[in-house]
Amino acid sequence: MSSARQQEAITLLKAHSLSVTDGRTDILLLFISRKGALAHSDIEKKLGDRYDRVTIYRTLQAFVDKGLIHSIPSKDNSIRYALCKDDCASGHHHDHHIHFVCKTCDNTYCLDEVATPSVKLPKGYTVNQVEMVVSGVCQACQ
Amino acid sequence: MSSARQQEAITLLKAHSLSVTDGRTDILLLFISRKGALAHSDIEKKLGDRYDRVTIYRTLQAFVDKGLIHSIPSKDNSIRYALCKDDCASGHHHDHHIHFVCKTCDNTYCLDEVATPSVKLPKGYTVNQVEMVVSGVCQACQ
DNA sequence: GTAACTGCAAAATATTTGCATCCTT
DNA sequence: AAGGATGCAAATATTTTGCAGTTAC
Repeated sequence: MSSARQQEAITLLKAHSLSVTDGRTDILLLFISRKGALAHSDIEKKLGDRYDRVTIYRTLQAFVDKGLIHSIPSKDNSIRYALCKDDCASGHHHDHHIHFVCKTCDNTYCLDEVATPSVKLPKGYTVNQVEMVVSGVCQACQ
Repeated sequence: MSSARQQEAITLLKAHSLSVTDGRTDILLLFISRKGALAHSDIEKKLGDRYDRVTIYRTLQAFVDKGLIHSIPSKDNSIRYALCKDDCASGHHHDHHIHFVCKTCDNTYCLDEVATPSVKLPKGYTVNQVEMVVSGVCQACQ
């Protein structure tokens, strides 16, 4: 089971100055294998017997802080997280892609190939970050 | 204190088939007077001595259900709500505007004059709803 | 008068914090 | 060896549910 993915996870952790522990590796593996986004509760469902709920909270927070994953805004108080692309670094995220939430399978995907369109705001606003979440039906569920 | 705004609130409630009670009127007044969006906790801070927390939950839910307010997705597990425009009706919301979160004053505004740009998704996706949240610095905080 | 709204109590759920112990570097 | 990560306990916060009393229509 110490596979290529396992190696990938370890490399990613090191690259983001996170110490390599079983918990972090396992949680990161979830993100690597399953391409969709994960909420805290999803992770708890899958690993809750192996790791404490608190550890999952702290791990996700550490991952966000170090630019390994980013959070996706939601309307239902259950933030989902997804892997960042290479151009995210500690401190500043660059999620210039949109997110898609499928109403049928309830998965959330990063559509890396679709950039967030630029918006023109009224005079006086400074734009810092743009988040776009599209909901509908995904390819698999059509 | 029974002012024009009070009348506006009552009219709005009736127009959305919500019965007119003190609690609903007061909460709606908050949305009318303050143009920014409000989270549950904001409302509780302002009216928590007058109304039960549970009533606030239920009132917000009723407002959303009847198309009086809409929720704005967020990254921090604190959903904010804002008044809907006239073209929102019970059951189906039409928030085709973008939302702006100011990092300085932490207010959230609906920019009704800025429509959400259309996005082109890869083949196979059906788009149902588009949410756009822009963060930065607002006019007042520049 | 009836249906709907409200407050209170309580349950269920989610999140944070402190601390002692263990593990990574 | 030292600093950071983890688990456990517990505190805190958030959201939901049931029910009895009250109010709007």
